[in-house]
Amino acid sequence: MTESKQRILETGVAMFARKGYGNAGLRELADQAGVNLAMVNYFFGSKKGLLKVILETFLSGYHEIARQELTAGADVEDKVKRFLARIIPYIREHRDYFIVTLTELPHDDPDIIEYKASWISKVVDLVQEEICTPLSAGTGKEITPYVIGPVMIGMIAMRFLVEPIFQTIKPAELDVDPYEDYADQIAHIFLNGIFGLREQHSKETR
Amino acid sequence: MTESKQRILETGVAMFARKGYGNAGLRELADQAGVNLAMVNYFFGSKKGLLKVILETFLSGYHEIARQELTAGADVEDKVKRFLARIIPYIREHRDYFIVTLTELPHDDPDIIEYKASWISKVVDLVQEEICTPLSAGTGKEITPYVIGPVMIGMIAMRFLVEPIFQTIKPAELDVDPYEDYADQIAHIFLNGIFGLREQHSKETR
DNA sequence: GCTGTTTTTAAACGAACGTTTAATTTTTCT
DNA sequence: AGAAAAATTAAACGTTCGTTTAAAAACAGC
Repeated sequence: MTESKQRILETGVAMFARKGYGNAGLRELADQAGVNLAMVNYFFGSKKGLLKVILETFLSGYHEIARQELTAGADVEDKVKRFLARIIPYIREHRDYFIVTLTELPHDDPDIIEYKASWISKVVDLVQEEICTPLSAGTGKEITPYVIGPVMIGMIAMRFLVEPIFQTIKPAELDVDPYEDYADQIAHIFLNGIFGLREQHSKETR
Repeated sequence: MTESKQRILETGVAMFARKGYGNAGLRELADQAGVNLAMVNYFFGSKKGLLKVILETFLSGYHEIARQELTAGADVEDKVKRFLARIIPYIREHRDYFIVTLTELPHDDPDIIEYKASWISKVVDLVQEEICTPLSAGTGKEITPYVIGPVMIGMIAMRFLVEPIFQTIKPAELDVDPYEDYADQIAHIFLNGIFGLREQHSKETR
């Protein structure tokens, strides 16, 4: 990938995340990326084409991690822990990609819907197969991927959405890396709940 | 509130939720609301003014519920259950308000930041006081509102963000009201985790 | 029924938008 | 070095944007 194309992509994802896709203008984008205005359409076809690349980049990476970690092994708890341990750093490292994907999720642009739907459909199948089915077999409780999927990603994700605001209201406290054991905390709440904290030691040694 | 103003607000929140704030045009909005273009600026001052009303409407209602349910009583588990039981219907009934608020959360428009920050700051204080502190006292584990807050709202919320896509990939299955016992499921996962399902009966009788 | 206020209208404003074109520069390969 | 391909440029395209204005209509209280 050309250096210019790369810079457009990086600047674009940053700008879309910060201002929203609709409010980001291509001229400001091009200026900030240090390229000519026409290069965006030259490399990505259209502004929407650039958005598609961003969505596909994040969603394909997300799905790949889910595929790798959820299909290996048999123990559901291990699967979930491994998935969370990898997906949280992934989101951190692709934070702007993630924010753009998430904030564009509910917007029903016809050209974009299929991109989101196809990937999400795959992840839903994975969660059904690798989490819901074995979990239901173990507990007798029915739980659908349509509940558990959003719950899982929501727990992880919301933090990154709100963080820009957290930084304005409590800048000092968040200076220290707040993600040190974030994956562990999330995993534990997801697996055992906030009251599971009470039984953490007994659980960890079983 | 004038009927026209009300219609602008309703149409606006629906359109912002569906297309995104930046991609929604005031002419299409006015047409769809059946009012003259100039009425938007007449009643709300500007397009951004309309957005502010939407954000403030949702966030103030959200905070009010948190205030009511989290400050009453002493038992943390009861507080959380009551809060979830009220906040999930609230979000359902104000789905578009919620989607607009959430998708605009990370966008750092200077005129908007303060609106979000002030309300979120209040909720953070509530969660700290009413959940984190007593929880930490009971378990010895430190957990900050900056972790637990987004986790909580994230669990509930993501469902509503993804649902438009869910409907495109699995329309039939979601026709039945999927929120029948959604609050209960969320509450249970939050409190006891997905594996807490195994111990549900013993927990409920303690 | 007149008066003052609120609401509604049509029209226009300049600015910014995404996109396209055609010419030019730079790079690539033989 | 020369030809072909890729990258870059400046300029202009028509459209849509949010906002403003000034006049007209609808409504209010007395």
